[in-house]
Amino acid sequence: MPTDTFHRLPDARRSRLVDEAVREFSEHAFHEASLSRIARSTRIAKGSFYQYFDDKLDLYRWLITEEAPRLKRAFIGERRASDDFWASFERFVERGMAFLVQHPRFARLSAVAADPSADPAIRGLHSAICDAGLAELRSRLEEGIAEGAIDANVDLGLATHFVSHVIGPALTDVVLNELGADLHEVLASDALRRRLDARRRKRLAKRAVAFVRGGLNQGKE
Amino acid sequence: MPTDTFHRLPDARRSRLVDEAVREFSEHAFHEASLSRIARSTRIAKGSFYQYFDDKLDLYRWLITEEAPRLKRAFIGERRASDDFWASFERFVERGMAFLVQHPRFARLSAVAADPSADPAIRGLHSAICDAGLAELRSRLEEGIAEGAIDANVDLGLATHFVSHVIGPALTDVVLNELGADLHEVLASDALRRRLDARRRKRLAKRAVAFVRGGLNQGKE
DNA sequence: CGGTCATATGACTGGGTGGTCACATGCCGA
DNA sequence: TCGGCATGTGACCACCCAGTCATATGACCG
Repeated sequence: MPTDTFHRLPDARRSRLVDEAVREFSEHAFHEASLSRIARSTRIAKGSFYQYFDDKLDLYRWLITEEAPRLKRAFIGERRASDDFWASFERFVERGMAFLVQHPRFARLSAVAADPSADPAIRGLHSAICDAGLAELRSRLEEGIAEGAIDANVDLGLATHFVSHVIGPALTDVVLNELGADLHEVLASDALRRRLDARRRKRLAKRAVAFVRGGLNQGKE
Repeated sequence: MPTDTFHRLPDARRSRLVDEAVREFSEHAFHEASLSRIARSTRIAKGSFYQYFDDKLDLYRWLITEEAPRLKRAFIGERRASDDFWASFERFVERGMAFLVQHPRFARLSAVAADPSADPAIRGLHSAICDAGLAELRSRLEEGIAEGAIDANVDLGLATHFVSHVIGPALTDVVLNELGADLHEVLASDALRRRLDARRRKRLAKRAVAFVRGGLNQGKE
């Protein structure tokens, strides 16, 4: 985790560092990513990084367990109670897509936990993040069951995995496909991203949610 | 692609090379994987690799575009015509899980195309493989529509992505979860994998297919 | 002014890599 | 037996990296 020195940094310097670190880790997997490159692009001496973080892993961990989730939570917002479950779920999914489009690098950071790694330290970190995400989704689905929106007989473990992949990576692929670009083009181009406006996002969210709703209730509604 | 020299190699030597290359590339992403390590573990001089392949990428390309698909196709088998669409799809999914359990390293190689990469050469390679896989699944779903098993009004583009993720990565996660292990433990342990017998695979395949069936037909059956 | 402390710096170390190449080995045909 | 050809080999090169550390800078305080 960052040192006090890091927190005391002038805003300009700190955010330059964060921006470039996010760029690096959103484009490269942990072991491919390079501190030297971040140092070059920020024009901050490599030695300085070790005044702010223990090592490369420490910086990475901070970004994907603290910084990215913080930004994402702030962006997505809370579920409003007293709301139809499926309508609210649809909004949730649409917000996720909006985050992907407006903060693609952070969205990518929120998603890297999905790919496995041979390094035990990285693996542990990633799987903890995945588990947390699954647990959150699971409790949301449990609410759906409690509200009668989801068939009470579903196998919740299976369901959570399926739903998570559909509204996560699958929908991301769909968005990229819709934009006619691959991930790195989207990371690089603002104009490209703006082409997925709220209307199109809502349409896609509606269909994705209809898919998982059909899958969960399998014609029993 | 491999040279003639490679094809002329004594079987023992060639398969030693293939085995260790598969191990390396199933455990590490392309840039993390190391020819030097493969050379050490096979006790084949590094120079020899360059008699068989142009470079590291050439070996990687051959493995994921030729060798892994060949093995997978042979393992999965063809769809028998004159078969109920959903029953056949279920069998298809079950075979995929069997492949995952019995050849986890090759299964992993068949799946690596999903993760993005900053390197354009790798990216092109991976996205070509993904597209081919999606096209195959899409045409299968088209058969389903033609046979009346799938609602003719589905958005085939969306549907293909969703189904592909559910029966692919999502189901893989479920299997790992079921085995109580992560990917690398499964790669390493035969005993672990045998715990997912045909009966459990069939049960999981049935549920996954029920999920996508419900998602595709959304209560219209 | 002098001194102390927080911070910035980049040359350096040790290690790993992909790829090359001059040379060694050994088979096969004349 | 000899010569040529396919093949095997590992030391070597240029490169990049994570992480260290002696030194420099400069702010603040007595």
